[in-house]
Amino acid sequence: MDQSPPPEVGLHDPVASHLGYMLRRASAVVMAGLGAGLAGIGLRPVEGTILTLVGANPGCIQSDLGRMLGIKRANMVPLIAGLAGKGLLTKSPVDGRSLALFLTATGEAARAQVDAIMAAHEARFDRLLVGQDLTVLRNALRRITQEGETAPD
Amino acid sequence: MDQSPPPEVGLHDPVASHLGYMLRRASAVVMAGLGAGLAGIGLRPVEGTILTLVGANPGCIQSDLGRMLGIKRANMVPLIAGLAGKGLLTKSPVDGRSLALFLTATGEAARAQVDAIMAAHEARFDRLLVGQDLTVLRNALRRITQEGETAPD
DNA sequence: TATTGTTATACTCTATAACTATA
DNA sequence: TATAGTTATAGAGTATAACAATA
Repeated sequence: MDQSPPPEVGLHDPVASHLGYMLRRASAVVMAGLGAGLAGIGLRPVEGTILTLVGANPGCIQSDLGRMLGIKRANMVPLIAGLAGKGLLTKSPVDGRSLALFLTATGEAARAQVDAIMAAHEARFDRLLVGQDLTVLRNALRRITQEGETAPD
Repeated sequence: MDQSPPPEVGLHDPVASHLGYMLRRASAVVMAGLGAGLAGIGLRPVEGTILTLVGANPGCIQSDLGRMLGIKRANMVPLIAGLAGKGLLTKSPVDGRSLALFLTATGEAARAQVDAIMAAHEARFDRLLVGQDLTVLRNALRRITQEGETAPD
């Protein structure tokens, strides 16, 4: 990741302390870091997450994943098709309209790599934000998210 | 904003505690709330922010705004053109290649509304996250952002 | 009737490359 | 040579509408 210092413009920035923008930029930084890590195994963050979720919930269906991730049914289709096309997971019909998802052996190996990369990524923040701060941060984020959570579909 | 409870799927979610995803979802919630507030005056969050920044820095140029907001030069063009087209700001040449930005009277009125909406939005989080938590949250977000900040162009 | 998967489509955000004019 | 603004374009991400098959 680029470690260059932030550009200094010398202007007054009245929105720098706004929570919305602080969250948006921190989120972008963290997701960029995770994306850089996962790019090493040819996956995007959302794809790595799907592998992790299918690994933890073998036989789950597309719509359930979409609901968990806040991704709409229509947008799950190319994501799942892409992972299936790479041979990382398989779809097998369960009741005629739902498709159960399972990791292939290749997919399981990829999932293990994803977990290692994500764990290493989390460890960076364990070092950056000592104990109490990290707990307060997680609790605050949880409260914010729950305050406005919306059904994805 | 939709206040419906999060959908309950009953699956195991091993990424729910990952900082990256917590940040991404909290950010989406907050920005959606701000977007809903600003939609009442026909502006998106980024447009409201630009009005606020130009109001605080009369005569600033497009590139400076882009650097402050992490938006590339090329993507600033339609943003500024849109605000100018609405009669909210004007561009006036300063040295032949740079354009100084100023709010019009209409733009100043819009900026005042934006500030009120943003302040009300911030106040929601002051209530949700009492004193110490909010300070710790801001400091944590600042450290995360600074750790990975990148030049936008 | 509601749900699942799907297709098509569109809009926003972001990114790069290339060009002109200027400092 | 570096910077400011611009154009064109491409890739993500996300949104809705509509459809067929199934529960």
